[in-house]
Amino acid sequence: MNDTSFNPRDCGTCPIRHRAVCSRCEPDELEHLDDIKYYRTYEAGQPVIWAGDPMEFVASVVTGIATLSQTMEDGRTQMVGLLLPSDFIGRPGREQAPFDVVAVTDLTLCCFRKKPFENLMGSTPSIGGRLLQMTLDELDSAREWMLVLGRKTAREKIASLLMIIARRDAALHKRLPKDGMEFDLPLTREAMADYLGLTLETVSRQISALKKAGVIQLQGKRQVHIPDLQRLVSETGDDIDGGHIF
Amino acid sequence: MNDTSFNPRDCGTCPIRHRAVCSRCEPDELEHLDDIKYYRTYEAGQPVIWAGDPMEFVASVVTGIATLSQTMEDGRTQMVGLLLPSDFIGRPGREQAPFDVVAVTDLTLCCFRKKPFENLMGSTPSIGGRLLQMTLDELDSAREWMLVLGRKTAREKIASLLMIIARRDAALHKRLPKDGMEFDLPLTREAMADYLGLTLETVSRQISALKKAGVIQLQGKRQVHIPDLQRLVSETGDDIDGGHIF
DNA sequence: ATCCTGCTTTGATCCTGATCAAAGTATGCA
DNA sequence: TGCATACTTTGATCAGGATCAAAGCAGGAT
Repeated sequence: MNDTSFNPRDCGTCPIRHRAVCSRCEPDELEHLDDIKYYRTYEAGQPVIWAGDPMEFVASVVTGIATLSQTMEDGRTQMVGLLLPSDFIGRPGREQAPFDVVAVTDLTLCCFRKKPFENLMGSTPSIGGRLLQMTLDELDSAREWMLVLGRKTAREKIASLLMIIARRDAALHKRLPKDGMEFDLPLTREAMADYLGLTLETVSRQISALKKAGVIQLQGKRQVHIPDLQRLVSETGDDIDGGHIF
Repeated sequence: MNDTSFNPRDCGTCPIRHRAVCSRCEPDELEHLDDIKYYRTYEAGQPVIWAGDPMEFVASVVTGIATLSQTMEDGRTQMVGLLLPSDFIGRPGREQAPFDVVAVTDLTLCCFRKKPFENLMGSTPSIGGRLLQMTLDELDSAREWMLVLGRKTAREKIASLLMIIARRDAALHKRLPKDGMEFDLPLTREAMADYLGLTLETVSRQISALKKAGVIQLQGKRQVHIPDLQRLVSETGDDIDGGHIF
């Protein structure tokens, strides 16, 4: 670690710099962490934690996808968070998990025991600052999601979800979304319905409609091809000049 | 300030302890602040800031009510935040306001110039910690709101909103919501519709329906009386054992 | 191969909440 | 006092998405 030619980089996404999430991040904090961090894997479909359970760790997603969701007594469920690699799970300072967390695909988490993590936050103010920025980002996207849920039509909802996934997929590969891009839909129709406040039948119908209209092309059920990005954006109902798009 | 009999209290709501929000808070931080903080008032209906505008302050609500909202090109709008006294407005570290902020009633803000506030955050880590906790709370309520928007019926939405306001009103007076409580509805039917993703006509009809069913009583258009709190809770669709209710 | 099982598509019908329209109510102002 | 304005209520009709139902499709196990 005294190789000064190594240029420490901050990936800007993980609250703690560590190799598993970003191999280019400076590893100096890692040394104190070996006793407080551990990896855990889950199979697709497996619960990570239920709402109300005591949660003795915080974590960041290394690989795979998880969802945060809420279920009513009668079974209606609403997804309230979609957790992709580099996203953070957990609440320093809180005892209980506020929502259900479920692995959608096979999932690897990098976990930190909560108490020592909180101590580390106390002694390393930059971690708290990073976490605040991440939380503000999440709050902003939750609020954009609220517009989708409250005011958009089914077709606009589907287009919006496709754009969100397209953008995150592009960001993961460190490029911009562009015409002709392809990506994998990581969610079942039912999970998309839970994301958007729709039924799975409506999701299926609207995807078919967008396909028939030529806005998207599908290879199989899950691989999406976007011939014309602006076309898709115009289906979302969002203002193109709205700054938040790209 | 060297009166040691003064028992410093932390109101737990304001990111900076200051008299205007909580007269029982310790005022020691206030002394550094006179040059960076100021009060500002707005009339009902007046905008505080528009989405995309540069925002050179952060603030907390002292009196009155403001809304955070998003509007689509065609005029559809969705409220994404309801800001009551002690709520925080603004993003340390961000240049632009992400959403519109509008005063619903006459409004007084306690504003802090952003740059010095950020410096203060750097030198006083507890402020960042407080802000993180407040942001996590906001994120949790945004996510509960998402369940309301995505999965609840119009009647459940209205009941949920009444409970949210009842709870916050009770909290403001430092008591628990109870049978027979009364409170003021601070929002117009249209604002409630924007909160809930409904039209104002549907809001009006559902309020009439709840009144006719005896779940609520109205004095005038705005004063609400809850004869039986459990009755109202059962109309929200929420799980009574869900911990988040009270 | 064949049968499962889980996911998806498509069809028919229904219902909740939106839309369009008009009248009712309260408040402030001339 | 009467009018104007903003907000609310109520009614009639419509439509988007939910619901119920059935069939299609792919992958895995036997």
